[in-house]
Amino acid sequence: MAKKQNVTFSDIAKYTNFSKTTISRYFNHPDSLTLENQQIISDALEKLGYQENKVARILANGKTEFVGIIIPNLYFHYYSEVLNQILNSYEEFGYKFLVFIGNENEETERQYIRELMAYKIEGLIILSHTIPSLELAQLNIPIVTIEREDRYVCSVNTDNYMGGMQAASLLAKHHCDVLIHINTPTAQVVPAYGRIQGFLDICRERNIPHEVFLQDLGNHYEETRQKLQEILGIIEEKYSGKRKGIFVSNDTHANILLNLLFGRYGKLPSDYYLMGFDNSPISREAILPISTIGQQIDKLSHEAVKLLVDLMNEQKKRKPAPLKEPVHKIITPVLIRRATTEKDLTD
Amino acid sequence: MAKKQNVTFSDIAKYTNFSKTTISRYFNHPDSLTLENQQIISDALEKLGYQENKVARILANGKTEFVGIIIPNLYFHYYSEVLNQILNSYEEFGYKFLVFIGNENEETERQYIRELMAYKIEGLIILSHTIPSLELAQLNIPIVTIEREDRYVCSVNTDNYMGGMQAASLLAKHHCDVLIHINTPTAQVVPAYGRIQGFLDICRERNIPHEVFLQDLGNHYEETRQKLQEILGIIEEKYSGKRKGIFVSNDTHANILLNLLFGRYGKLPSDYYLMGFDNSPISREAILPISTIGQQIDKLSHEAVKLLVDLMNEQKKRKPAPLKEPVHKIITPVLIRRATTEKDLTD
DNA sequence: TTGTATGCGTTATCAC
DNA sequence: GTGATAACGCATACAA
Repeated sequence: MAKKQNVTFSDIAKYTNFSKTTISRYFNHPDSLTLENQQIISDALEKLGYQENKVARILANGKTEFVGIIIPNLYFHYYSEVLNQILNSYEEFGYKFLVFIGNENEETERQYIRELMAYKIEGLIILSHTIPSLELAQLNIPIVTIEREDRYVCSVNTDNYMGGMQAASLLAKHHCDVLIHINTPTAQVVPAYGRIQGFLDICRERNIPHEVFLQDLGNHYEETRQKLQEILGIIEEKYSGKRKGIFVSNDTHANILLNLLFGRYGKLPSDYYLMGFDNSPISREAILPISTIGQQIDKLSHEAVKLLVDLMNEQKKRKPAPLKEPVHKIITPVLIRRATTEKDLTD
Repeated sequence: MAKKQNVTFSDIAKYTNFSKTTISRYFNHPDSLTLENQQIISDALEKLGYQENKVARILANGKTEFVGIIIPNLYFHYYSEVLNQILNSYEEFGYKFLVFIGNENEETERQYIRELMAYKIEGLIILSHTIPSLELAQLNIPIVTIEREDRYVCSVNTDNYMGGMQAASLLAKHHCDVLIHINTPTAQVVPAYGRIQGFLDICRERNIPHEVFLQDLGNHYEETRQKLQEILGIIEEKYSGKRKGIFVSNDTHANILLNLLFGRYGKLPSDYYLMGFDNSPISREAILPISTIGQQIDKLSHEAVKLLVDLMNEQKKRKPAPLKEPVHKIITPVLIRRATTEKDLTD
């Protein structure tokens, strides 16, 4: 059973009376061998139980086919879905992924990047927010970021601005008297800031009364529920009797707000229109399906990998042309209408 | 700026007038150098901008510190949380993870395994169900599976049987007249089968009327909702007027059932007691927090990695002692009581 | 404490 | 179409 520990090209070469070079060619330029000889080698590989060793190959030709990923966490469905899509791109491009969870710690993430560089990754995909893009750019390897500050590096982002406009527009179309946006404080350099700007621009353009609540809502259900309860209290008091269109920055929080309203009224009151963002499972699984802005995570991820592959291919040329400006790709979000805005869809 | 392409031990050696060996020792046995010399080398590394090359090190010492993971998908929160925990174990053990999404395709997964073997992974963690454990065992590398058929390989599983008992017991404690379990058809060799068995054993032991619905509920919200609607119809008719304790095999499905009940009655009727399984976010975020059996995913994952690390360490000894029998670790689930069974917790 | 020589398993460069 | 030989960058047995 257990043959020699490691069957190598040498063993195959001896067995077949070819040279190591020819064995190598069998794998890399098979058509440069005669069919008979291919068969002979193929049989020998089978017979001796050869297993590839890509580590040796890397050392010899420098191509690891490794891509590093640093992602903040996998709690949020958004992140795990992005990771899912990226990993699945192996089928198309063949790159293997070394994945690290950032956990929001800048120094830790630097350590991860060092480790990744030590394994000679050919490219890097960054979703975490801690390390400034300027520093990333100085790593001098192909990098693509997704939905984060991206001034100095290539990136793929959702058109958050359009998403914000779509949300506000839909609520406006339902003749809401006041439009409300609930979000956490967001830096302007982060793509997600566009949600706020898009919302505001529509409100202003159409002269619709509006209010934006920017507040840290915490990370646990109970905490968020508490904070949203307070905000809801303010809204109820301030806009009593008015038709309220509320755009919440993500579906998880929109769902909590919806639960709060159900808790009070046993239903979504007719003067409330509600929208989330992300099209995450909860928006569909909520007590009332929640209208939302869907990020096209499949496209987002696929474009990110494709862009990175382009950059990596350029890098492999003898004289890589350095990018003058980082490339920024934009993915259009899709408006998804469900029961929280289309009241006739309500059961 | 851009120095020499790749600074190697040779460069450092020349620069410091040491030999490559000494440079190597600086990294692997630093205490065998004088402090001064350590400093000299340290300075030189800094000066020349040295970057480790772990690929070369692998080829020289055979230790990749790679672990392969094959996981069915990341749609289910359970899987993404397991992956999250496994990846985070890097901090403790230092192993790097090469992750593949199985997507339920047996031949594809074989291909992934071949690829992983080519990269000389030291161990393998399997969550996907397609490849029989007998075949996995023949790979002759350390393997740990999580919550899947594990006859011939080491594994870590939740005590599903106890979970099923806990669920049934809690429903029994609330004096339900009939206990109902809704699940998908599950092979007996899969650990999750224990949920059914545990439920049944409690029912029989206590002579409680019960019924088990085993039915494929589909993979999409609408489809599942449809199927559950039918089952609910049967239950309503058959057990009208009785106090019903329903144990659903996962929280996602339990939530859908809860939504259906709310759709009909605007609340969870007093003659319904409901339990899920997994303690996934939806169980907390549902319109009414759902009682559930929590898998201790952190422990489950940590034990899996720890077990694998043990196996890998054994493998590194000059004469590894082969396991006589696969090791199977069991993690106890925790009962989580929420509003769907503790009616006084209802708002 | 430090150095020499050799090996790890492949690919690349040249030659034939 | 095939082969000999030198990389690739580091680790380790052995020697000093």
